[in-house]
Amino acid sequence: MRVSRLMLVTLRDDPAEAEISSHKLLLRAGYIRRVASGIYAYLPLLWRVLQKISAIVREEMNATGALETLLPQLQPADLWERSGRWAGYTAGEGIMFHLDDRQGRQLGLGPTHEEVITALAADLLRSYRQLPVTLYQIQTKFRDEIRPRFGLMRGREFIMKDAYSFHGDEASLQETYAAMDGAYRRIFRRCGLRAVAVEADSGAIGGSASQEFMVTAEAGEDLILASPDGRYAANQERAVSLPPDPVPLPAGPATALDTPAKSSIEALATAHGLDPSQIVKVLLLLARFADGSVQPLLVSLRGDQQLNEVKLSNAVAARAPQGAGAVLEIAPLDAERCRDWRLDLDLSAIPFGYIGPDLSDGLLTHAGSGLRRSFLRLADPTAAELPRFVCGANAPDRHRLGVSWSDLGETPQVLDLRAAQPGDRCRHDPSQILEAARGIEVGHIFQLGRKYSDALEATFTNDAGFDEALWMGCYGIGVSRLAQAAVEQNHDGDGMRWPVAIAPFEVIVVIANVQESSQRELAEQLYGQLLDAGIEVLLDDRSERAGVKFKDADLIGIPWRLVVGRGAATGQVELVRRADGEKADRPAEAVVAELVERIRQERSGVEFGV
RNA sequence: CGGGAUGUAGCGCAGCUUGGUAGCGCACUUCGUUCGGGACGAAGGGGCCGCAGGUUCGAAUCCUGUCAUCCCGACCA
Repeated sequence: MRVSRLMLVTLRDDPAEAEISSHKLLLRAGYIRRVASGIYAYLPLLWRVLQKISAIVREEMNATGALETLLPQLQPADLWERSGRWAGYTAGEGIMFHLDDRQGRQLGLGPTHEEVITALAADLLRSYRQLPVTLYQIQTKFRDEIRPRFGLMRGREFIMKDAYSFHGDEASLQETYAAMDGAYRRIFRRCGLRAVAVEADSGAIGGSASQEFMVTAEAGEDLILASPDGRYAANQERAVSLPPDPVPLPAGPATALDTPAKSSIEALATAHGLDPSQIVKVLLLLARFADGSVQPLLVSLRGDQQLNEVKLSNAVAARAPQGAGAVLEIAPLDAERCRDWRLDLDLSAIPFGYIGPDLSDGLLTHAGSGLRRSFLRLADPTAAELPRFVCGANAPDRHRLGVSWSDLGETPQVLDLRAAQPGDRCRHDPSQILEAARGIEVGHIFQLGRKYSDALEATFTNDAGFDEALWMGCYGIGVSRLAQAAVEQNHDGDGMRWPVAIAPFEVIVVIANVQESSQRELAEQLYGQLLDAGIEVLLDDRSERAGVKFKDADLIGIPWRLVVGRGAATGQVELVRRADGEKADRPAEAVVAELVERIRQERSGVEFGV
């Protein structure tokens, strides 16, 4: 391809709308243009990248025996009503674009395809003899994100590879899940990306085991906690660790403590010579469900620990009354919340800053309609395992010293609710200390179990002749996000540095001065030879000055640059590697063979441990 | 949705406080010189100043409304 025919439009200044490097570079280098918030045109250079990524994904999926398919993007509402997700995905903060057709039927624009694929499976999969089977597609997804940002990182329209597997039993599901894990590691390695697999929360999709694949980059939206030995890595939402040992409280009888104006853990600890690990802090929160009801929560944590809201939300969801629906929001109880959620609560009766785990349900008796009349009482083990501790006395300016859980009556339900922190000891090996890194989630694999097959009555006949629900897995890769993550992980002050495996072109031949016929002729000759050798090559034949072409070549990030310039007359050319700027003069007659050999090796991707 | 900011030429910005009919750099067109790291000179084209009302003799500038975009939180590939 000749650069003069490439419709290459590069920008010298960073566009004001972009914040992170990869987004700025995609715009500046002419890879994308914004059409609306979170909606982008993929220009020819990016489209080549996306096709290369897709080809790698396709090869690895096919290698696992998965079948490529293409499912509709317009999906009928009734399918989603059967899985129980229509309301949640369309009302309020729902992310599904939806519309009515001319007959007044409701349709949604697919944010994901569990419903469609499960309905198909119910239709097509009848016998255990057909199982297991995995279907996948590479297609545009639509999500009306609450806040689109960072270009392709969080778009409202994006390209995703999604795969769904169907099994007769859980062991088969686990086998395919492991095969997908392997395929994903190969995909990211072949794309030349440094990626890590981390344990993950399964979120709104549901299911049991789930693992995310993160491209490590400073601009990543997720926090990863990992052990240096490589044996443990998890999203912070899900991470577990050993908390520091608490400082024991000196023996003695339980006593009351006057603590005026000491409503924070820090103030209380400082004023009374306590360590935060000797205190139980109690958080008073409200959880709002899809049906509008509100559950008050009383969460006990050791004073030096932080709450993990994802763990809490999962715990609340698991304990939700029948029919309450999904947990929409968890927030501290305050005046603003009471007003917004129209709760008639007497806040002045609540001793904020002095709450103990045994705060009476009586405070809720006059509460408004949607509010449940008793607290859901939960405690993290760090708090529950303290034999004696300090806690609020449920009266202003009063705490209790040296109390135990038996003094407080009923013990709350105990489960892991604390946020693991960098610096914590690992559970698998206490000598390992968790380290933090940021990552961009580019893949996520789930063992869904039977959630969707139960809802959509997708059953098969087992070898004993009885019907049972299919076991399912689902597996996603953000293809367009992956392209941007590659830029985020591979760039410098001059521009992008594409790994050869996914670069839009592998080589750019730059004619330093197109006025010089010797340069033009040699460049054309090399260009032809590279094309013949099956190399994806650009020829910069524009009548620009050399400096402009070098800047553009660096910006668009082509891995190899072949400069035909002053040395052309004597048959010398310059070979430059974009990744590290290494330059070397080469005789023109030898350089094609050398490039072909190096590129052939690099096409398979970089060897990184995943 | 809550909090913050910004809309002026394709891109980056000034002008707005103190109203007088729009400017700079890059990009684009033509000519000349230059030619290995975003050249120089000359000449040119391109703007319902986001949109709609209002105030005024007169609005990019003041007022009201509205729309859009970006940033911080909840969502996710």
